[in-house]
Amino acid sequence: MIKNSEFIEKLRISGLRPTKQRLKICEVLFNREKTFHFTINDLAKIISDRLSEKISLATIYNTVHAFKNKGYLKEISINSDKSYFDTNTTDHHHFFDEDNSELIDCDKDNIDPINIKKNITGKKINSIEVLIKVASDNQTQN
Amino acid sequence: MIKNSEFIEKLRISGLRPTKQRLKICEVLFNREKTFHFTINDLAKIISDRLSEKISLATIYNTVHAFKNKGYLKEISINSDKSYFDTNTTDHHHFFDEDNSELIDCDKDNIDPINIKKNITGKKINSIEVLIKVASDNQTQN
DNA sequence: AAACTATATTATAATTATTCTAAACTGTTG
DNA sequence: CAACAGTTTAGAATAATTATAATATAGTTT
Repeated sequence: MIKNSEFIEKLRISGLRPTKQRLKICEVLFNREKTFHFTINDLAKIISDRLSEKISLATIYNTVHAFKNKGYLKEISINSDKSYFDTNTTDHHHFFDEDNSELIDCDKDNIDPINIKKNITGKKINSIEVLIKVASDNQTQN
Repeated sequence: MIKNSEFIEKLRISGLRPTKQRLKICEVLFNREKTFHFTINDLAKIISDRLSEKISLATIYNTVHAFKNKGYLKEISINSDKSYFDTNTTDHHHFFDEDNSELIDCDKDNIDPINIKKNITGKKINSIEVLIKVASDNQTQN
């Protein structure tokens, strides 16, 4: 259970003003045992369910992007119509369960280190992401 | 240089009626030396530049999805606001050049085979995709 | 090849995700 | 506690995609 004062401190350090909206969003995102995968829509729904006062959707977008830019959230590459974010910002990969569109962490040591033998000339590798798409074993194939 | 009659045959076999729109789209997509990465918008632009008659955007969407469902195109996972497709449907990976949002094939033998040690229970692995995000070496970091 | 039927195309409207805007508001600093 | 800069907000704007419903076309049957 993280205290509000800790969030305030974190935000200050990052140069983000600790507004009450940002603090509520911090509570929702970071007061958890496990890492949390979400879309903006998921987050907006949780907030509107849990809170008496509303937070505008634009603010949720702004805040999530601010947190991402400061490195507190990671954006995950899935081919989809929406963006997924992850509170686990360490270097790791993902399973994507196609049955319910759910993202699941894939421990780094579940996959041997990925070594790119030849990179594009003149470019620097910013990230290497592995996405393992899975679905029910008994599912009919299309 | 693939002949129209071959496209007609391919479409027939797949249970797709070889309409003139679909044949034009086949020409644009599959009469190429190298594999082709594109968004719907890219494709629509090429078609409207190259053709005298227009093909409706809805038809382009329908056709691309039909081709994808028949396995002639692959959809690629990039976190982005639009979908990318690939005429190379073999098992391979991608570089994504963040400088110009360009997708580049990554030869399969450029990365050692990826072995998932522990899979999610009760699920079957449908695909494993690696996305290597790169950018100019001299780029300022954000 | 005319008629028929199923499928495809089209323009347009609808939907969904996201960003922009401009006004009102609120933390922070002096 | 006043002033300023950074934030929030509702709503408009944009962009990608999907749905709709009328029209057109391909393949098949006569």
